[in-house]
Amino acid sequence: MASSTPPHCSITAPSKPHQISTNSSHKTLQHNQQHPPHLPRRFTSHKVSASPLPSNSLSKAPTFLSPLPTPKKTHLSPDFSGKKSTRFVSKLHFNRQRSNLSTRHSPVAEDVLAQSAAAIDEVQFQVILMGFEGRLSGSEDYCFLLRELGNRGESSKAVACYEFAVQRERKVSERGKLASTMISVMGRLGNVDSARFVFDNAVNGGYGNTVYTYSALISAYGRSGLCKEAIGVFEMMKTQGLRPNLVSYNAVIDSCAKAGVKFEVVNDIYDDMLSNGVDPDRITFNSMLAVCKGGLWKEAMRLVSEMGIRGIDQDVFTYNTLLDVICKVGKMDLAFDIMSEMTAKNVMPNVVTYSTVIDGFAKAGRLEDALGMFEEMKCAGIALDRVCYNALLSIFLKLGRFKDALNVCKEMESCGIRKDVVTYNALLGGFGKQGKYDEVRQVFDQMRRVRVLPNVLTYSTLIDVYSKGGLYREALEVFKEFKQAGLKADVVLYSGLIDTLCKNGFVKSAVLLLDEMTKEGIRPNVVTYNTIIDAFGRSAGVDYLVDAIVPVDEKSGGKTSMILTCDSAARNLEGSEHNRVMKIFGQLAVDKSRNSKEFNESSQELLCILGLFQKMHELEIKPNVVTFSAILNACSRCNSLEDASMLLEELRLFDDRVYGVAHGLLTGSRDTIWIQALSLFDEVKQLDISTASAFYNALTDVLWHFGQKRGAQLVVLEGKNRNVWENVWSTSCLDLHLMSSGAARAMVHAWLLNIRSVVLEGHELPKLLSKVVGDGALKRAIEGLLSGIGAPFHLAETNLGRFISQGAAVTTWLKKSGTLQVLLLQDVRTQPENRRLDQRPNLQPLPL
DNA sequence: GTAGGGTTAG
Repeated sequence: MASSTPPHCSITAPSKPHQISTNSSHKTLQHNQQHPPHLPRRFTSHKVSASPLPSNSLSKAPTFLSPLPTPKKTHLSPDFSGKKSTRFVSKLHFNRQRSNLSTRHSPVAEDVLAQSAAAIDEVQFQVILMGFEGRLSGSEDYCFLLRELGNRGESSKAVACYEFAVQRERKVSERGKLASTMISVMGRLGNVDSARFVFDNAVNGGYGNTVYTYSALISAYGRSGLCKEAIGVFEMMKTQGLRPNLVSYNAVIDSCAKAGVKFEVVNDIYDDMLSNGVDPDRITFNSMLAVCKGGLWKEAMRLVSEMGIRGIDQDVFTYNTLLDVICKVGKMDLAFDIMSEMTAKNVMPNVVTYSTVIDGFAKAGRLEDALGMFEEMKCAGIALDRVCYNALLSIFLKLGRFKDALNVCKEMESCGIRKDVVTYNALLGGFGKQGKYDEVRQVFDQMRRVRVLPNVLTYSTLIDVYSKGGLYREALEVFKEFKQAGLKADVVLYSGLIDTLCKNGFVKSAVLLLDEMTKEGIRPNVVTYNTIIDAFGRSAGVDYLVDAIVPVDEKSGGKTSMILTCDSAARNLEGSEHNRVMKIFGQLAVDKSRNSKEFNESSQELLCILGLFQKMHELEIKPNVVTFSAILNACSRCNSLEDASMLLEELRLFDDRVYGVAHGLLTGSRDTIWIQALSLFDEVKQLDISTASAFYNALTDVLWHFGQKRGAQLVVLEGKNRNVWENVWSTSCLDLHLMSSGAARAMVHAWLLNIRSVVLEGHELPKLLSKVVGDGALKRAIEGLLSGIGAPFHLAETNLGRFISQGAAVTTWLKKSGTLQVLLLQDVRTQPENRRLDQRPNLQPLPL
């Protein structure tokens, strides 16, 4: 029972501080060692609420092994895919403590609450209430009950409690209190319609026209991401003659933050607040900080210093929100400094601080640093909670450390933290990406067994891993189950389906599916578009129509064939787009080997791709570097510079600078554009390594394709200097992994020229030289290049991904009179000044 | 009235 639940502080002693391996961990660690672990202090002071829910996972010896009460489906969002609902559910499960300053309720209310747990439904609960009626003292007790029932997700009991209380309350002001509490509770439960209903009734009943009910309703809308509605209520309260107070302003600002409203809009509200004589407080600033999450990290830093100027102290929310902003733009070193600063200011990092920074490291691909933070967290005596365990799990899965991942699951269990849908999705994706399909099946079975409901992310993940593995029959089955579950597809699920179509050559169907998802009200995002742009012209093959009659494989069983043949019946039941998806999956399942392609004319493709860009503009979808890379790659597939120019024009509309660099290099105006190019390269290097290398590959390829080989080489060397391929380059070995064919060829020339200068300086080459090459297409390109220039390399017999040669043979070849000429790359289009530059002898050796 | 997590493109 709740009263016997030990306080949350009954955690095991912090693990012994020990040496942290990463440098980055060190600074904060030293600081933490000077301060006693703060967590027990925080939690001993908490009153233990009478909640049967699992605690914040702080206990290693769980005292509550009872299963989670399942929140009533009707009162929660249909799925937890959205950020807001996930966050909400986390709060609910963790039974996050509210600051209990206003616990003016009587002990009787606690008794009612304790008994309410046994009530099967709201009718039984009402009977309990009636039994206590005379002893419950007014709105304070009822408000307490409402909040606590809300915390437990007991929506219908809260409704019963509210009705019971309002009917018995005579005072208008007390009824108003009940109403604003109820609105707030409904808002917290994500049940914004009920909140509105309560509000309207209260207003009509003559007790709802208060700043409190309006503020509560603003907040309710805000929590559900309904920012426009929140602002509407905010405006309405003004027209009703009510003056918004600090809480009203904070609520409306926060609703904007949650909905991702532009900073300028929120700033106007802030100005309005000041001009109405309402002084902002810490929470105002904390919410303003949250508005900066779209990448406005400098604005966030400015806000924090403005807090200082105004004499408003920063708290752990301030720092956590600031850190989130900083981490989301990938500035992990700055995040680390901020974390040290907060500790120095005696604002101690908590589990949210760590999970924010850990997530930042993980997203930046710095998985080892992320693991270092976990160590540091342990040393600081901060126990992991569900979010943290899930983060740790996903890091191990990304690293392919499956044993460690399973140990995380075991540890979660021993701490009394049940695996949730996030945990399962991580496991499904982790195993699936490694092709461990047996494990995928086991995990999915377990998920069903323990009744963790799959959500749209679960299905997207499964469809994705099965499709990528070529297990189309399994993907189809998952898709059908998804449809049966009645979940609404989202942009990621659609993008995944579109990607599968694209990768199998069904580009036309992919475009149709894109249209249909838009019609369904699902907004495609930049990933959706990048997927399709990237697909154009990738694979050549036979023309293959979706509606073609597909021979049914007898062995495949009836299911697939039924889907393929029951066209009209299916059309009535499903949307036609789903029907098509099923058809294609079925088709892929029975005929995996077919390399299909729905386009056979490049002009048709060009028009289609231009149409896509137009749509992107219309939908105001902001392109990113991946889009730029995809456009450049599409240019590389154009037969003429004129066609490519049409695509480049799109690039210009998206980003003038990237266009300027690409266009300048293509047209031979390297001199005028090179400084801009260098600054662009520096910026690209700030991105994660695979994005950066993809961009360098795309730019080099298009330059190589249109004969700007010297330009391609300079770009590739800039990439090499910035270490975007992380490849080996030494006198004896050149590694070409992850390079595109243009980049690799430009690189080979640069490497051979460099070796030539080594030879000419009188140094001896190693006995054996080698080049490490990647996949088949790249290997063929390099093979062609080497034989074309007469370089004496051949495929190693022991390793077919490697070209080798004797040092002496290469030396002889390099010293030959004609070799330099074939090694030096030229641009077909050069401005006069470039030509002079290229002919300068000091270009050798190359700027490495 | 305030903070953290999972899926898609390259």
